[in-house]
Amino acid sequence: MERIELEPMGAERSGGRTERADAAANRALILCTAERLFRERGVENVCMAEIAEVAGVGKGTLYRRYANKGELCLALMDTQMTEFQDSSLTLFSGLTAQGVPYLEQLARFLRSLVEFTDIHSPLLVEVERAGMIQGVDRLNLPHFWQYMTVSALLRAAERNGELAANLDLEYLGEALLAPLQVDYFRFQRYVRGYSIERIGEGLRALVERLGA
Amino acid sequence: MERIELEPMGAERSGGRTERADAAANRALILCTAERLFRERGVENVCMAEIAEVAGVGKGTLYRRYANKGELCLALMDTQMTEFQDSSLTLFSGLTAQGVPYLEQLARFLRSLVEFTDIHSPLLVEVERAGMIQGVDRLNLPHFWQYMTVSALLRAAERNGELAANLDLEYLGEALLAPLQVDYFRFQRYVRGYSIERIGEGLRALVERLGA
DNA sequence: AATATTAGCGGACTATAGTCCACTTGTCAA
DNA sequence: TTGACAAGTGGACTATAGTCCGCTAATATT
Repeated sequence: MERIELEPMGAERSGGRTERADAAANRALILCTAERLFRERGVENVCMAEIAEVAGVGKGTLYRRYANKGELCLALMDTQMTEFQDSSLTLFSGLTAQGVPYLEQLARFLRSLVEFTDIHSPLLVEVERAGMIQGVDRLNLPHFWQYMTVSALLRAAERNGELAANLDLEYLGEALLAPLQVDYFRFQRYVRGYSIERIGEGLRALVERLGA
Repeated sequence: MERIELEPMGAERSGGRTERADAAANRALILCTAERLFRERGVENVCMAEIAEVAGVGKGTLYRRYANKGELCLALMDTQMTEFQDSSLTLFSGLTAQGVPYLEQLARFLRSLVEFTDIHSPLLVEVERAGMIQGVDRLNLPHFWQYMTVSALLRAAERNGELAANLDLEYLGEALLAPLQVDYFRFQRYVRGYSIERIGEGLRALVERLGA
């Protein structure tokens, strides 16, 4: 498994020249302002216009950098997502070396994903909403790498003879991640009242049933 | 299993007296107008203001009947949802009488739910979106009865000794329905390009793995 | 250093959901 | 029949996301 590039709008542009100095300063200012406002008053209670105003830039400037609130939120999570990804990969290497089955690794990955989703759900809500709004064709970055990880583990488990026969692994990866869609996840947490542990255990049970 | 009341804002009010005649006429007019506009131009391209305007009523009137676009869409699906529910229940009685295992019934139910979701996804998108917007506390009617059905079948399967031990049935019901959340479902259909058959089979495989 | 190129900027503008409230009218009870 | 009042109505208003486009100025080229 390989690290997935998580910085679609990072400072080093794919296109060509480096970011202009004033633009870089504004980017930092915007991120910093957004982070503060979100922390003080909650993500859902802060609108884009306000972020621009408090940061002292025009709305056009804000939207040039971040095409919507979701992208901005994604940028704020960037570091933590990368760290989560890296630490997961490191962990897996270790577990594989110890001979821990891939299905077990999958169960643990899902469990830590439950925690990640819980912690970042306010930002993730915006990311998903934006992904939806831009039409179904735009993919959602967090989901993308989560899917890559899950499906890689499923394939490894199959190669390793841990899985029951005739499973549609490609679809299965999606089905296992479906309960982690943020809106649904929040419903389970705050309406159903399920704890993180219960959700993690439920997913573990499902994963275990896939065994031969 | 019992039929679930699907008409939260039907003509016969739970509270008391009958709907005023002029209001009833407007309700019909609104539904009829919305149905036509949605059919002609697509649900997502028709806004509430336009429906009110074309129907010749004020926005206030429209919103008094349907607190948001989701409720309006739900009202438009009302008949079909009821029919789907009734025919599912009838079908189950027959299958149970024939001795078809409950897990098999569950797999078939999910399969028909996949079709239902696919057909009504444009309206369901609005229903779910509205459910989300009104805060996590408002429950989503279609999901509610779907969950009732799934969890009843799971419990029946358990009583009947069809299930593996120590499963968290309550959670499992949610997990099985998660891939049918409309936004996620559309992602699978139109981005991943999965067919209805493939999704149905995927869910069937998952259900079958729950067996003892 | 002068100039051209083009990224960057800002804020007015549109679109849409949904709220509010003063006004109107149907319904029921006397 | 009539009057009270709850139900119903309409449209102005707010809030917010996101677009557009003419102006400005940083950077590259000469």
